[in-house]
Amino acid sequence: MNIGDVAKRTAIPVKTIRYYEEIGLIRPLRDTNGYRAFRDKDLHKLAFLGRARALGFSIGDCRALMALYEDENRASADVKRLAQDHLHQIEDKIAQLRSMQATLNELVRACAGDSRPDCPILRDLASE
Amino acid sequence: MNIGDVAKRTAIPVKTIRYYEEIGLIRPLRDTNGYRAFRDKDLHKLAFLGRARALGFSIGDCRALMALYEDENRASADVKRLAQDHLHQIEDKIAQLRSMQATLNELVRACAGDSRPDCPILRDLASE
DNA sequence: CCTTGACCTTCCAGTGACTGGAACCCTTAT
DNA sequence: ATAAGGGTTCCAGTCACTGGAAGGTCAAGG
Repeated sequence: MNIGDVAKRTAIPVKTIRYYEEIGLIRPLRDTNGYRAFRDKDLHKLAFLGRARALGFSIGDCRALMALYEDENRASADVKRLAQDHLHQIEDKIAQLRSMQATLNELVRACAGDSRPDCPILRDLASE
Repeated sequence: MNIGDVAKRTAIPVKTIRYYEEIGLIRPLRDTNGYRAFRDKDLHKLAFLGRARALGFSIGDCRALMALYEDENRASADVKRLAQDHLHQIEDKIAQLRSMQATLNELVRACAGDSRPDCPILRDLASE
């Protein structure tokens, strides 16, 4: 299968697929014309990558997850630890965003939003 | 004031301050020896930037916010719109992260996390 | 047979917001 | 005189793509 069809099937952009090959996440064969020739295995890997990325795993994590997936002797504890670490990072990020959200909500609420220059948002940002 | 002291007072790294000058957010004077000479105005601007960045505003937004701050004839509506747009982006991001969090939580919960290879996390990522 | 259009290829550069490091200059104290 | 601890510039790297240019390949239609 050619890259365009793979992109459609996996919903991963062509550019991204080429990038994943460049960094060694996949290793599609080549046709005699130089086109990448994707096998089921490659499609499967890309789908795996797509789902892992959708869960916010970094490329490094994806690499580790794929290695674990392909290792028959893996311990699920290793996978779980990876996922838990990532989960904690997500939780931290959410907490951070919620703090920003709370402050911004308050500032937006307090701002008249009219044609006058007086603005609590700018006052807050400029506060000593 | 020299850059090191400014960094301490504003809690913005030296490298970042130099970067902010490079992209034109601040314009400190120079001493005869070539050192940057920060005035109160620069400190004030950096503090403003620090707070805006802490609320998650992009550098572009910060530029716009500083311009509005310095514009006596601004309309608070412009500031409010900027803040509201940003707030929406934050809300979107939170929603996205919470969705990841929910899925990951479920997967982590389902994973034994022992020495056996069987793993619901990998099963999910590999699912057709 | 030729052209057209839709594919495919590689390579280079840019994104955002820094961050690290090398190589070098200035100042102050010993 | 020298050493420590500032400061300076410039270049490269981060992360995960994304855009664009220049060019090769293929199938269909005239």
